[in-house]
Amino acid sequence: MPLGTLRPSPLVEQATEHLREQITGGHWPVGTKLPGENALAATLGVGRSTVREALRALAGAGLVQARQGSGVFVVATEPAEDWSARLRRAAVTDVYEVRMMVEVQAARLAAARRTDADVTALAAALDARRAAGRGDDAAFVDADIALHAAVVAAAGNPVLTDLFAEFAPALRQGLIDLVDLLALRENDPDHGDEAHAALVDAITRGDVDEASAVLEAELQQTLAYLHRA
Amino acid sequence: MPLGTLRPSPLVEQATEHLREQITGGHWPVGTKLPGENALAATLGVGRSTVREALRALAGAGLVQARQGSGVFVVATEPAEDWSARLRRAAVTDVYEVRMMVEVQAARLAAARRTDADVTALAAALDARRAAGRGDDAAFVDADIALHAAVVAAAGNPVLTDLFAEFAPALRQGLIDLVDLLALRENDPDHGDEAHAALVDAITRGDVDEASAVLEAELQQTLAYLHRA
DNA sequence: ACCTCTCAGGTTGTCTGAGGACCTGTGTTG
DNA sequence: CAACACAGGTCCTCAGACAACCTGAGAGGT
Repeated sequence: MPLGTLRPSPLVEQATEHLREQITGGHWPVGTKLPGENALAATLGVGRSTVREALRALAGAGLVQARQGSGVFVVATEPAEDWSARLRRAAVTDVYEVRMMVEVQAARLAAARRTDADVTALAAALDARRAAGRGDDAAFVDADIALHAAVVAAAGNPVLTDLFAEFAPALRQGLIDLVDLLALRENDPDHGDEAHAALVDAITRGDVDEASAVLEAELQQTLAYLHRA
Repeated sequence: MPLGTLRPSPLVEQATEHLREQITGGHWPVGTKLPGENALAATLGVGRSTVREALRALAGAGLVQARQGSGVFVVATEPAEDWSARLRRAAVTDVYEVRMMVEVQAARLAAARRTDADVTALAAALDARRAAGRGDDAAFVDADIALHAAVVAAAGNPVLTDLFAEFAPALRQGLIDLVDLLALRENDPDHGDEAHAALVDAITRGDVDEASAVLEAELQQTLAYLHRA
C-alpha cells in the first residue's frame, strides 16, 4: 500500500501525516508500540531513512518517543500542537479565507467603536504603508499587516486582536510568497493605497457598511490572486 | 567541535538541542537560512542522516521549515504560547463576540458548500441537541456546541474548524455559567430548538442569507444575555 | 523451585555513498 | 534588454552496513 497514489515531493511529510492520522485517529492509543522501522518502510513503500525522519518529526511534535533497542512508542494522541504551527501547515487560501471572514466583521466593529487614539494609529499606519510601498517586499508586507492589525485593534476586542496576531505570521509568509510569485506590486503601481485610504476614512467617519465593503473588496481580490497561484 | 565530549546515547537529540539553542537563543532569527546539511554535519561532527533527523525534529516542533533545492529556514523562535489559556483569561463577552463574527460567516459558507455528509451530520447533531434538552446543563451545552461545530465543519475550511475547536472549551464554560446563572432553560422551554432547526434547514437548502440571519439572531440573543450577566 | 547468567533475535542509532529532484543565480544568446 | 540555457548548491530518497541496546528464552547453578 504505497501511500495511495500520492506523488508530490516530500515523501517524508506524506509518511508523517499517515502516521499522525493513525495516532490522532485512535488506531494507536497511548502506549502502543509502533511497528518496526523496517516494517513501516515496507508498509508505506518508502525507504527506512524516510520512515526514520517521519518518526523524528512526530517525536519533535511530542507524539512519539523512541527507545533504542526497544521500539517507538506513542506518548500522546493530541498534538499538544500549538495553533501557529497548525496555521503554518494549513493551505494559505484557507488561512486567508478565515482572515477575511474575521477582518471584514472587525472593520464593522471598528467603524462603530473606534476611539480618537485608534484614528491616530490608523492614520500613522496608513502613512507607513504608503512609505513602505517603495521598500522591499518583506517590509511592505509588514507595513500592510500592521495597518490591518490597527484596523482590527480599533474594534476594541482583545480576543480579536490576539486572534489576528496569531494569524499574522502565516499571513506574512503567504503574502511574501505571493507578491514574489505574481509580481503583484509591479502590476499595481498604486500598491492598494487608495483602497486602504478609503478603508481608514470609512472607519474614521464611522461608516460601518462602507468600511466592511471596501475591506471585503480588497481582501477578495487578494484571495483571488492566491487561488490563482 | 564534535559536540564537546558528550557520549551518551542519542546523538540526534544532542544535535537537535544544539540547533534549537541557536534558534531560541537568537543567533538564528526568523528567516535565517541554516547552513547546509553537509556543513552542519561537519560542524557538529556527526553524519548527514543524523543532521537530517535533527532538522526533522525541529520541523516537527514547528521551528524550521525545509524548502527543497533552497535550504532550511527558521520560521519561529519559540514554540509559541498557549492560545487556549489566553482565551480562558479573556472576558466571555469578547470571546462570544468573536465567535459570533466567525460563525455567522461560517454559516454562509456552510450553506454554499455543504456536502451530503455534512447534511447528515447536521441532522444527527440537531437530534442530539433536542434529546439533550432534557439532560443536565453540561450535557445540553455540549450538544449545543457540537451542533454549532457541525455547522462550522460544513463550511469545509480546516482552519475554520480548528479555530472553532479552539474556542469550544472557553465557550462551554461560559455557557454553562450562563444557563446556571440566569436559569435560561426554564424560561425557554423550547431550548432554542426551533431556531436551530431553521438554521440546519437553511444550510441544507443552501439558503446563504437565511442561514446567516437565523444564526446571527440566535447568537445575538445569547450575547445579550451574557452582557446582562 | 528459584535465581542468575548467557545468548540470540529484534530494534533503534549512526554512517557512508549514490543518484534524483528542485531552486537560484549567472552567463550566454538573440 | 529580455529570454533562455546551464551549473552549482541544496534538499530528498534509497540501499547497505555495522554498532549499541533491550528483551525474552533457555541453560546452568543454588
